[in-house]
Amino acid sequence: MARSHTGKLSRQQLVARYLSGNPFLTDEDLAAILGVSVQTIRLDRTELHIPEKRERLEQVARGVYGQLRALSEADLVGELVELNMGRSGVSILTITEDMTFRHTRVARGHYLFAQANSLAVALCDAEVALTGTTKVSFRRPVFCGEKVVARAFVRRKKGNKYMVRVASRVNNETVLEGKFLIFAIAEEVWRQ
Amino acid sequence: MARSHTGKLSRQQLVARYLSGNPFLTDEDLAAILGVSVQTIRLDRTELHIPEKRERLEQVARGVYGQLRALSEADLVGELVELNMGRSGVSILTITEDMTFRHTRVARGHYLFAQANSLAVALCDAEVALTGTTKVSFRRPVFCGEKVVARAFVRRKKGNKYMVRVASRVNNETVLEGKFLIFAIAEEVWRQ
DNA sequence: CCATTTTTAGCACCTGGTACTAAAATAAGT
DNA sequence: ACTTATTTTAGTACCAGGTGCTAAAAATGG
Repeated sequence: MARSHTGKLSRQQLVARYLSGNPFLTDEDLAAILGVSVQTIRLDRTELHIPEKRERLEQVARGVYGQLRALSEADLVGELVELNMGRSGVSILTITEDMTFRHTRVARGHYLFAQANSLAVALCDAEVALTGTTKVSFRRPVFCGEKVVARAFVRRKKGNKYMVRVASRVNNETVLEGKFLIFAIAEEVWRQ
Repeated sequence: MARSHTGKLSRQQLVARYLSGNPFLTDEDLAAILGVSVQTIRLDRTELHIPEKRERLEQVARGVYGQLRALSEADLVGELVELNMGRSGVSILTITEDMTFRHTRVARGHYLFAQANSLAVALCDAEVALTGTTKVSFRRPVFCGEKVVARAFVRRKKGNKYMVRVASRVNNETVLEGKFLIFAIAEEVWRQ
């Protein structure tokens, strides 16, 4: 209904802007918004090379889905509360609903692992450190809402190898115990 | 085509798991994968209260997939491409930038672990399964953009304990090898 | 006033479904 | 073995949100 600058070009600009701001609009929606026929919108879309709604949503979904699987954007899973480089560290992870199985509200193992692993890696006094081998036991299930406190200690250090022990607790109950063998990578190796 | 435990219930479990690992599958895709008719898949979906593809994608695109999900029984890290309940499974994870260390663009270990762990858990023929102990080796760094193919096999099954071996490869190079001891939890235990 | 551009209309067809009915196949009970 | 119940498959009508096409109507320009 709002045909401000009646003209093909400016309308197509509007179509493009509406759709980039809201890919959920159908041609019918746009036709109503811009006060033109559905066919006109279709023509505009084809000229602008904008795909139909379903395809747009599929693209958006593919993008979102990739990120949705990210455990965390941050370097560290959990909140770092103490760090003595090369010696020990503590981090806290509060279990939220999206870390749990829906039925049971028990945290998926890989979140606890991620907390422990990222803490162990953070401990290593090197620009880059990669996990080599790990041995982890999950001692008891952790439920939604619980605060997991992970404590990590460097047990041995031989050259560029760090042996890190991590124990995670909830209210002083051990929920995870693990050994992480981590390799610190020299700067020359990764910076080419 | 792989109808491991021919039965309505286990098939529906598979449907749920396939869709939670890959919401982009159409009913036709699923019918082909599971070797049943499209109508059967439709029935399964309605009984499981899983909406049609377009709606699923719309939800993913809207970003509410995490909250309003009726189907993520065993939210997989990676895309499920094959699953023989209680026997073996394959999933693929494409490493994106947010899974890597910024300097080196090497995947953080816990993403590879998460893929392997969630696949191992999905394999277990039970509503709920929890990881007990794990031993994982990271054989070589995985870089941003690489496709990690995880293959899992149930090695032994004693009562409710599953011993699962997972090997992840990139272009036929092993990048991860792991053993996962997983406990299937009886329904009576978690449903009170 | 005529030519060209732009807009609209109409039609057949498509995917990926829903909702329903009904037949066929399979499993279970006795 | 026979019957009942469950499960699976088939088929129909219908839907949204389109594509791709032809063609007419309306607006615009010189």
